[in-house]
Amino acid sequence: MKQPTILDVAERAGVSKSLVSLVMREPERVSDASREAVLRAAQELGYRPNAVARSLVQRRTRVLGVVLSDLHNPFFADVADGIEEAAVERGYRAMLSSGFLEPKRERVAIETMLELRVDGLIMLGSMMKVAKIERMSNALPIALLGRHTRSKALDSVGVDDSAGARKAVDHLVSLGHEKIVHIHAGTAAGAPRRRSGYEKAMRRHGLEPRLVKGAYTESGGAAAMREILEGLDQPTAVFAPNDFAALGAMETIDAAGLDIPGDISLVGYDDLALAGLPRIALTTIGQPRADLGREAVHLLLERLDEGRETARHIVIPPTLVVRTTTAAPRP
Amino acid sequence: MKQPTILDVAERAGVSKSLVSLVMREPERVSDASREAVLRAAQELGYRPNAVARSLVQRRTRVLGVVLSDLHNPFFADVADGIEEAAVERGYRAMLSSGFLEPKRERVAIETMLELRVDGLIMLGSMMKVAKIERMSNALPIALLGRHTRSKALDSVGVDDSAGARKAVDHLVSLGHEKIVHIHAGTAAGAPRRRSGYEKAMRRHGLEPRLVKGAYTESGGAAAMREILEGLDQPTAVFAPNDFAALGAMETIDAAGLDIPGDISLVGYDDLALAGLPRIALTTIGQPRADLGREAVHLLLERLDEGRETARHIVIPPTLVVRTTTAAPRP
DNA sequence: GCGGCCACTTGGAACGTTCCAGGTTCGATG
DNA sequence: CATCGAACCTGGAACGTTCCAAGTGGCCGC
Repeated sequence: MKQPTILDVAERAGVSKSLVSLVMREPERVSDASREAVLRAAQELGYRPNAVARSLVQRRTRVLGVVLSDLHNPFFADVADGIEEAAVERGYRAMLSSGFLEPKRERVAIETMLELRVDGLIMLGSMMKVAKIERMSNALPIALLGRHTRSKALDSVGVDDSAGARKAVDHLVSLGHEKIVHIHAGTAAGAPRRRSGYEKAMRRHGLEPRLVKGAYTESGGAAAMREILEGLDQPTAVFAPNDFAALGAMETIDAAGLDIPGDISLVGYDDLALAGLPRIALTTIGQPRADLGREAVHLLLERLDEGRETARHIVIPPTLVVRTTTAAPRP
Repeated sequence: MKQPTILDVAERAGVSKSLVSLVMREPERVSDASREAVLRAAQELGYRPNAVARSLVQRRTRVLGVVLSDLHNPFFADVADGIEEAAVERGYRAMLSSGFLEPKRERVAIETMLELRVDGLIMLGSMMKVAKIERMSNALPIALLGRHTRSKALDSVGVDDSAGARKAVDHLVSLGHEKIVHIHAGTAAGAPRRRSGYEKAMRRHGLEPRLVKGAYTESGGAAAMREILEGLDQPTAVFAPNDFAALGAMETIDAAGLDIPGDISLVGYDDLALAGLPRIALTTIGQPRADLGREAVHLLLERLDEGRETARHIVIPPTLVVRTTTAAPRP
């Protein structure tokens, strides 16, 4: 049951522990005979280096912590995938911690990561105040993902939500829409930029922005859509703050007996996998999700392995994905 | 930049390192005066216990490793959530590692977990041979999730796929269906049991099982459905091996201009979130996913904290979720 | 006023590595 | 044939904790 240590291997191979250590790390620097003896002994004993002890003396764990609010959100899952992939590629591991409805649980999760001495931290969809995060960043490098900041201490990688909203509006306008409502998600992550991008794009086209308050959820989108349908001046197109909200809106429109895109065109945001299902086929704004994760890892490693000291902020442009929920308005 | 250690705190508080350690672990055993002095010093220095050092001396990390094949699969995401929740509740942390298309990457991930000396391992959707897994289990307790085994060394928690299939068949038969085809997913995890459960249930109703080979994917379901529609004796109901396959079948049926459930009733398996979307509304077999995760954690902790030595295998019964893709067949 | 007990505190060993300064061996070199 | 350097190897210190045996006082009871 007890796992063999480097000393057991050294004894069996008839060499010093230091040599065993060297074989494990830089085998080419050891003579053939010793290397083979050590390797054989290790094999026979089932020796496995103890990363805990190694971390203690090296004072680095080669683990990157990732705290994210919700694994169910496929957006985060994709990003997490990119993170994991990039980390492994560079000789690091990713440790995920998820599921924060309340900020308190998030704080605990972060604290735990810090106690475990992860080498860097990626925060995904966090609502925590930037100042608070900055305070932690003297202990380790932190990258904010999917969130914008001008922080001098924190790195960030985000998508240009404003540009995404513009692409949605441009698409609808090019189809001939003029009455375009935006369901906005208040102050949720990214929502203000999507909203202001929408407003700016509308004005640029000489159109009047029309806003309805909703949320990033199916039910939030459904409720907002109900409000829109109860209004007087019916729009010909709706731009939802994300795909979930668009889905909710879609249900409400269906339930009202209206046709998409015949009566109302609908645009989402995020390009979740389900947006591509034939029965949904939602026109939406796509984001290179795995790339976001990879970029975040690279930002961290630039600090860790290359010694960068100043903050970097990366912005990735989103793309328009046209499916069948948008068409020219009825004449 | 350098983090303070227990010695820094001890010096500042004017006590020994042992006392600081004690305050961190069992504050009630220390005099009020000392406790406060230590706590204040720790606070002022921003001291945070080093879990790496602690793990080394205690020879346990209080980390549970979770290797899963795919985070995108919402099933795994739900299970992972249950795992994380149960772990935190019991003073452990979960470390996720995901994304294995190839067995090789899975092996590396597991090896990494072992080097990090996680206290227990949960394997989710792994295709690795049981004998191989058993060989690792003398190093640490392992729980297999979503997979059945009679192993004497490994714990497992799974759903009763056979019973799930039976519920699907019973439901369809009670609606009046007799020509019920099952798309089976070959030897993929759980698939053989779903298939044999289907076969047994059919025979019990005096009906002839009818099988078509498919897969656990959308495209696999779509292809199988095409094969079914090209056949001579059209069924009135189709039981897919999972929701993704059902979705694929649904697309094929839609494309053929047939109505669900008018022409064909359709039952999925898994009850993914998307099965509940109004536009999909798939009748399916639901599994208490988060519970699966929680159970796996409990199994591990029974060994870790309560000293259980013999294997336990838990089977959780699934439930039928009726939506709108099933109805009585046309007379 | 002394023994004993209790509450509290302490120093050193241990955990399993890596790192580093220095040691050994051996063949080549002048 | 002494010296040198290269190639290879070694022992001890360090990493930051926990654990444990043992120490220190103060107070109580007789």
